[in-house]
Amino acid sequence: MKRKILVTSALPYANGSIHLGHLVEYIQTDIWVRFQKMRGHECHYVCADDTHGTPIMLRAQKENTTPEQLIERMHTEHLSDFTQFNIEFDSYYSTNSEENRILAETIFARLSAANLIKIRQVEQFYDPEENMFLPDRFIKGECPKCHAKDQYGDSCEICGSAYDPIELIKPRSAISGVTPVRKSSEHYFLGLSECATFLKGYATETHLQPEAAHKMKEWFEQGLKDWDISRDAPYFGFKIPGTEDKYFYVWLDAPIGYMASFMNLAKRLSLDFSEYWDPGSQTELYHFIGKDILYFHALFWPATLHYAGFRTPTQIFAHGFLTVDGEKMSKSRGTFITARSFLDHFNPETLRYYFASKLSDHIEDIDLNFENFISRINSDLVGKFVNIASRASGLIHKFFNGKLAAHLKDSSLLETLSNASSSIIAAYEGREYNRAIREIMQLTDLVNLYIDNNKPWILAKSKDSNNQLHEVLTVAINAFRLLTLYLKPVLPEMAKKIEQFLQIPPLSFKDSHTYLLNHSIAPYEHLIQRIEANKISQLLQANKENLTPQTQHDSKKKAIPSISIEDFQRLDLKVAQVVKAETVDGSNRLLKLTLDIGSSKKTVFSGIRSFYTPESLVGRLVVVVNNLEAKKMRFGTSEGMILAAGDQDIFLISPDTGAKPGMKIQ
RNA sequence: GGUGAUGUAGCUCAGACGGUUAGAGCACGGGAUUCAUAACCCCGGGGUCGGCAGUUCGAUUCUGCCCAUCACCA
Repeated sequence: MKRKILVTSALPYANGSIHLGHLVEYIQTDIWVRFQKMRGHECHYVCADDTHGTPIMLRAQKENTTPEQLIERMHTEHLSDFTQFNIEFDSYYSTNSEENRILAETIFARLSAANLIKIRQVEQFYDPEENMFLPDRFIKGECPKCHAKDQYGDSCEICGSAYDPIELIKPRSAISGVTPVRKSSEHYFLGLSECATFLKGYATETHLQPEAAHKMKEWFEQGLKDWDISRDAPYFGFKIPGTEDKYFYVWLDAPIGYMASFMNLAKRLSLDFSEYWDPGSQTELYHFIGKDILYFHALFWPATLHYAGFRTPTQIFAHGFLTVDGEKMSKSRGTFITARSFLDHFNPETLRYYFASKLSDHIEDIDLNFENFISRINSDLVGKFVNIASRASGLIHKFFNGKLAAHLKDSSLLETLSNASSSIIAAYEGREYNRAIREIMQLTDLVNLYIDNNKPWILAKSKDSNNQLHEVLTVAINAFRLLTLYLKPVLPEMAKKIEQFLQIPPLSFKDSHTYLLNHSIAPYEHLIQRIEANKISQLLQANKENLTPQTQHDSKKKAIPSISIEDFQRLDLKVAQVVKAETVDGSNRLLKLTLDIGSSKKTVFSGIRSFYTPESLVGRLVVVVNNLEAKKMRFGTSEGMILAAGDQDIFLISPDTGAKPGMKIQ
């Protein structure tokens, strides 16, 4: 039966460039969509830029442009990045569109009619100079718990605690710098608490992964709070009908953007919008999202749809985050890799293949490990897969003019490959791409073994074995064709080149039980280059360089006056050895270090926990500011400070080999 | 602090409804081969399956606690 499927990826925010973390999701979705299309289903993949909200408005102001111009520029940039990664949307639209406005207004009106919109006074910080309410991230101040300075309004980066911006000590506006005042205004809320029965029925394993369904239970137990869906002017977004200065919160109209994008597509292709969005729809609707936005997609969004009289999603597929070499992506380490810079250094299909080899149906983080990345591409794709065509095609042209045999006596290898299709199809359908890739590579090993066992280079030496040689080469080429078919959702571009090499029409899954016989193929040309290790460091370097000018700029801002040698001598710098390093309960940032400074020991708290493990520090020599005033902290008293370079990332300063604890530094 | 997920060879990961010597690919060592982008094939070394305790005839697999990493919540 031909299924009708609508698939979405989360909408990237129009405030930044696409990076590898984004691409996990778009590649995961694109593979699934291509797979469905290759199965012969009617599948539409829609997405859009998420364009509204305060950050966009402020950035446009800063760049002396309009939000509309800014989001148009980002739209072009995003779409170009996606296209180059072979991510093939059927519609890549914008939330700042007429369709989206109409849908948002319709949904709001229907929710109002259902008595689910509540009006309530909310007191928030207000910037009296800019005349605007401040979102949490635009308020800075001292953390109420650990008293770290310069923290955001929602949580402290030093001690990790979360709080309300009202609790901040000495708050100031991150925009104008003035002290914000508290001001109240009317806000519109979606009465989520009244949707609890519906949501408990919806948010189960029928629609969610088991981990996500668990998470939902947790949220239900805590009780559902009403959701604030309005923001005050000035705001870049859609004005709420019937108000003068209220706008829809960006998170209300963002998922509606899925519908808007599809509505635009439906117009172009003459599809029936209602068939896909009315309650009881027989079509399927899937959202691919990151685990961080599960709350919005599994609670707010189904409630919004249901009570506004639309169908709810068939399933929501959440994935984990991307780490690079085991750590969070970091701008200063160069691992915050943009899509653009990856394209400058590598074939985009290498990333598609690598991600596919790691992605499963679970909400697990995946790691981009460069050593592993290189070996996966060089061993799997070059050494094993492409190698098959490379091994067979020379002989087939030399001895048979590029023409495959007309009959096969023994096609058992090909039967094995064909029979694997059902398992591979199930793996793709269930988003277990890692299993699909594992199985395909096992088959690839079988094919190389087959060639080895049948030794075509020996058969080629005698005319008597001509038929046998022809058969072996034909089997090899047919095996390559089947493997290409299986890899095609992941490697569409390479598959296209291979289809040209084999001189065949585009492969789809219905071809998995047919063979290519009595057929001419083109001469073989290399399909992919090996990756050299130095390319990796070039990539990291390129992403570091992006940032350097800004850091320099920052340091220039605070001109540092010169000092005399006497000033310097007031510092008592000493070599110290870490004898003990332990984590501090209640802080994500701090490590408690016990230092040997020769004559005595002292305790120092240092905010380096994210960069160094306690074990790696013990025994290490560091530089300590010995005469720094002791500072009382929540966790104890810090009697000094150890020196390190960097601001975002931290690099400890070490004395050269031979230095002893207690030595004076001058 | 609470909740959840994860922790298996140097790296990336399979696996086990609890049961004989725990698997694969890559990396490494040896051999073979030349059709192939030093690819492919064969053989081998390498793991106290995060730690501790419990249940059991028997646990890496179940339970509890602890540790580490990540996320969410307050």
